Amino acid sequence: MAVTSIDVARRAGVSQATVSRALRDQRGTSEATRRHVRKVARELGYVPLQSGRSLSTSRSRRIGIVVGELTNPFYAALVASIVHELDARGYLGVLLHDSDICEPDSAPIFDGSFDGVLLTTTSDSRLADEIERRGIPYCLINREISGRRPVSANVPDNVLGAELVAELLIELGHTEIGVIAGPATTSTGSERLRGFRDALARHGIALHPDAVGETAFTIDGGCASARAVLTARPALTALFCANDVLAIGALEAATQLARQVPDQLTVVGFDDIPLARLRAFDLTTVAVDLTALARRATAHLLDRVEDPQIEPQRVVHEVRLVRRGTHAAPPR
Amino acid sequence: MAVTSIDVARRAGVSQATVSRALRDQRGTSEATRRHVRKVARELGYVPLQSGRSLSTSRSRRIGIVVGELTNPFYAALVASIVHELDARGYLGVLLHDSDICEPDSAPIFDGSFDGVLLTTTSDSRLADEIERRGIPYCLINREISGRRPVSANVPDNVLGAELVAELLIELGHTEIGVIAGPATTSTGSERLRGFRDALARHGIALHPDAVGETAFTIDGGCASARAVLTARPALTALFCANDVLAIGALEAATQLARQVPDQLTVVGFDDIPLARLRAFDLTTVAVDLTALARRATAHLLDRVEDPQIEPQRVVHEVRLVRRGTHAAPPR
DNA sequence: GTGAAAGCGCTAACAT
DNA sequence: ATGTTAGCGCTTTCAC
Repeated sequence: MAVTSIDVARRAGVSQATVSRALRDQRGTSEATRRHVRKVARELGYVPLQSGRSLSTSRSRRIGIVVGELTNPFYAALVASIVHELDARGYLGVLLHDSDICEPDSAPIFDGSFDGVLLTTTSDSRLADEIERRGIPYCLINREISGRRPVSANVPDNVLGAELVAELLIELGHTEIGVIAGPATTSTGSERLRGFRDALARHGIALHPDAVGETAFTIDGGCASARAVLTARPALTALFCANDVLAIGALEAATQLARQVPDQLTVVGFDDIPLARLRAFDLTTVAVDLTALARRATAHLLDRVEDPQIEPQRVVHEVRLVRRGTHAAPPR
Repeated sequence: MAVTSIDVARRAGVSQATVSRALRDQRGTSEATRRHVRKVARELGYVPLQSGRSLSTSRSRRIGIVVGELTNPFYAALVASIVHELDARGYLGVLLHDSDICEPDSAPIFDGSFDGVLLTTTSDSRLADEIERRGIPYCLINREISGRRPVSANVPDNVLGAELVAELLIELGHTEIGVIAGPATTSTGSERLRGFRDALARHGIALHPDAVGETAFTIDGGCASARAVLTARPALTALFCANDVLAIGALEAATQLARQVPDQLTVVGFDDIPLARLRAFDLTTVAVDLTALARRATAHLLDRVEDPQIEPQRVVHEVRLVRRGTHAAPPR
């Protein structure tokens, strides 16, 4: 059995309650006993049991982070950033893979393990509904869930980003344009497509149905979808991809189909993940400041955890176009 | 306040103990009450509180997974695989970023939150020592810690992998060879370097000190180190990188220095991460089956969790050379 | 098959 | 400033 606070108390010659107080630097303990108790606790290697603590306080100082695509570099980086922010405020970030929460019954989210939850990948609104219903503080990051009552969220300006890309392509003179979109069920998938389509429409350019692919946010998905689109519409000279992972897949497809980028094909992504700036890709893309996304969302969530009165807040983050090497004027 | 088992008991007209038993399908509860209790529990949205449960059982059905470099695609994939395996046996995988465990005092690893721990990134033996001392079941994955008493570990055959690369390079006719090694404190860093150096030595080829870089396992590190090595020893015709992330960095460096791969420079990696097979890299590398690594390690850890009598087990996994497009004979 | 009661280790309210 | 006590929600004897 592990060392308990009672063991420490006995050894230090004080009551168990004093141990508890002293180790948490509570006022109402003399400097002397505090030091003494600390010393004994260290000697014994005492670590307070989390379950005892949280059973008594109804708090865990842990935040659940729901991520689906951990192998997606964007989410990996986002998570790293979130974990860092949480740490700075004394919270532990716990990653929950999507699969962990399939069954709402046994979901660790609802068993009191977390003081709050950050939802990144989630497109399934059922989970968010359930979290809301149970009054667990939460905040959406990057993706959000189709409109209803105000909820806390931190998202990039998807529509603006898509517009920036549309304007770039038009400025370059492209008219035969395709899109590799993400799942329509995700806000990043649908909004980026919609913003792009609308912006093109304002310039009198229509997207042909066959020029629009929809796929999961994976490299393989992007590659397959780009191949399909480029095969169906060989005249396309530019491809807007709903994120960088898809764009990397599209670049792979272009290589496989022997289409030179950017001379024969322009490819633009979204997110500006670290891989994008590698010379191997040198991807023109829309930069999302995921550190800012993580920082804002985390701060807001913890504020709400510590004071439930605080109103939900939706923040839309600026984006900017990063011109690298995968765009050019269409071939004549 | 959340719904408790007492609420369910009252509503179902049974005792609290019966609720507890019924929901866990314990023998000693009639099929009828079991169904009834389940129904009421579902209606009320009851989820057993984890802290109550684990305070009472000293078990959490949670496994801590210590990872440092989550943004390293290899570890991201490894973690995804581990989480999957754990899930299959009814355990929850909880990711612990290295930073969470800096302070051994408050470390969540020691507060009873986990039934066991999987250590991936860790090169710091202090943590493993402490885990061992406290009798927490654990298993090392991919990396291990320099020799001492037998501990559970699942690692790739680093020495064999390095030999395969050495033989490939020699077979191609390279003699001016460099290495981008990982940190000497990691087994993947040191063993791959040692195995490679020894294999070359057996063929009468020595590694010049300036031809060996040592760096953190990041793309930027690999790039910077490769630049340094290639600048110090311009005659080098081949570079063995201790993992694929470093190799991707080396390819970046080659591009920056305008060295054609593979015609002017051969680059070989280790791990065979998904990115490696992209045409943008088309990296020749040593394949490690991380799914097997994850599966074996997870199974063994859980066996030990459920039966502490089981002996620690060290498993060395096969590796194989994957010949892609970044190797060639040296230029004449 | 089910209920009553003890106890897991902690924090917090109440005494002193 | 410190000790005493109750209680958090669960599992698990032990009676019946």
